[in-house]
Amino acid sequence: MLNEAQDLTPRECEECPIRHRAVCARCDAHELEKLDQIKYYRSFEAGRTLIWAGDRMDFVGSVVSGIAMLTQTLEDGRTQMVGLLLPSDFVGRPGREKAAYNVVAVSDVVMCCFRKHPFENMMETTPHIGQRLLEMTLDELDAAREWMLLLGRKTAREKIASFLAILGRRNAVLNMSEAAGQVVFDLPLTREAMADYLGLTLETVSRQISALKRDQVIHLEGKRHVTVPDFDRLLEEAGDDSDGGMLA
Amino acid sequence: MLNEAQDLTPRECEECPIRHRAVCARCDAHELEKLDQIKYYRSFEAGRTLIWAGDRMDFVGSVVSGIAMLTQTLEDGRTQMVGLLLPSDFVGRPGREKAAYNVVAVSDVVMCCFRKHPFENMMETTPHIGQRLLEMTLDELDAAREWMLLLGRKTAREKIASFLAILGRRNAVLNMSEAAGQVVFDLPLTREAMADYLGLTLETVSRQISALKRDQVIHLEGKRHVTVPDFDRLLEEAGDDSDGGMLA
DNA sequence: CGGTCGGGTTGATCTGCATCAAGGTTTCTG
DNA sequence: CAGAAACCTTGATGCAGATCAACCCGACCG
Repeated sequence: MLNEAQDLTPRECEECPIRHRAVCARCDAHELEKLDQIKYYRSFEAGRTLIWAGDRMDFVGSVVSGIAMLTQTLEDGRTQMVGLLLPSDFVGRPGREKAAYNVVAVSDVVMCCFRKHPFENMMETTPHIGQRLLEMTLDELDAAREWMLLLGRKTAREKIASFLAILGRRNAVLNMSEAAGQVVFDLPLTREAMADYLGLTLETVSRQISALKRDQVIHLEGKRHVTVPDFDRLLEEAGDDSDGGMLA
Repeated sequence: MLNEAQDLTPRECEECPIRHRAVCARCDAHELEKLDQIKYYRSFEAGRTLIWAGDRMDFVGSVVSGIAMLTQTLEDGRTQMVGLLLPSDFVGRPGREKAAYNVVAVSDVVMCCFRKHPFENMMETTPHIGQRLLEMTLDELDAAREWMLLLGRKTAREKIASFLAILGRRNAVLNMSEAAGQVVFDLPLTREAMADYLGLTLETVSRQISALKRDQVIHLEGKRHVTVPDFDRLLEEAGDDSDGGMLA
């Protein structure tokens, strides 16, 4: 269905859902106005490739709504996801001509795009933007490094548990720790996309999810709806270092 | 031997070997002077752990000479290297209280340390520092993502070949492509450290190096000195996507 | 309503790398 | 110079996860 109807595109920055978390988070009214002049919105439907690795990039931007993934491929087709883009995440690299990764919409996606050259110029003159971008990039680097540990050293079961824990933690924050550690969420990815994220095959993903279900670590309703009865149990399965993730 | 004699510590920024590549690369004479007031040098001998994950950090800084590694561990001891720090690379994260990773000296290391709070203050007022740090962080993020592809999807042989290719490329730049694609360098890491970098066991590293030697992809003199007779051949073995690495 | 297609599960089998084990070489040290 | 301690290599064996294959289910469509 082509319902471009249900439109999540914000009208103005003030009512933008990512206003206070994206690159523009620290901008004041004046700066926002300047950004406004070089920005435009684009929507993409689920499954679309927004950007192909190697393509010329004439914009950078923020994910406003939806989920996208960053992927890299070997020429024989082996694929690795190297980033999962959620609302407020930044796409593109100022100063770079060509895209380094494929960007694929997992769900329908709305992006707030900035024309690249004007944006680069603004970065020179507006420290707030660069500062925020530095913060966000450092966070992504931390995430990438945690992912390296997962890819290099964790077992299939631990990988799946870690992935579920990440999703769960994100949702726990939103749903404000509902009733006694019970955590509920939907898997945003297909088994194949999960496999590409975790460095596994889709069969192994499927098997390990079944195993976690069999062992009562999670409950499944349908193929996507997950309930975690005991989050600490899940964290143990993830094999993570003790405390389970400080936020700065 | 405790030869603290052969001292690589620079006297002043002007004669500092990393002056034009480190965080301070874009600073002018005035800014450099301010940095000078909050900096001090420290030396560490090979094998020393400079920083333990979880420790309070009261400084950030740059590697001046030597090589260090960033590692993460699971509580059962499995270790993954998540970064390799070469001269000019930055250590620590402004705004963060506690170290997120272990930092271990691979060779003897000299660091140029900045007291953390004054440095953070300077970042607020001196855009040149933040700009350069952003650039460097983006580069590291790219490297981390390339590493994710390697960890998640490459075979042991491809991993070793990729690692050798990275070392070789770095040296090719320095030695200015000596005679017809012949590339020569020393391995800076033990087999165990390579294993931790590549997500393998040290036995597998050893075997794959032997195999590449047997197949004439490389020559070995002793255990560390490598000659690559045909660099393109090595790149093929690395399985990398065609062109083999654009620099921006 | 039957056909197809994307997504998911499960079984059987194979294999690349881990694991366990032994021995070699070099450097340091008493 | 003997002994220990790093570091490295090579062999034998086992197993986690890949591969190959069959089938299920729900959504969509003519």
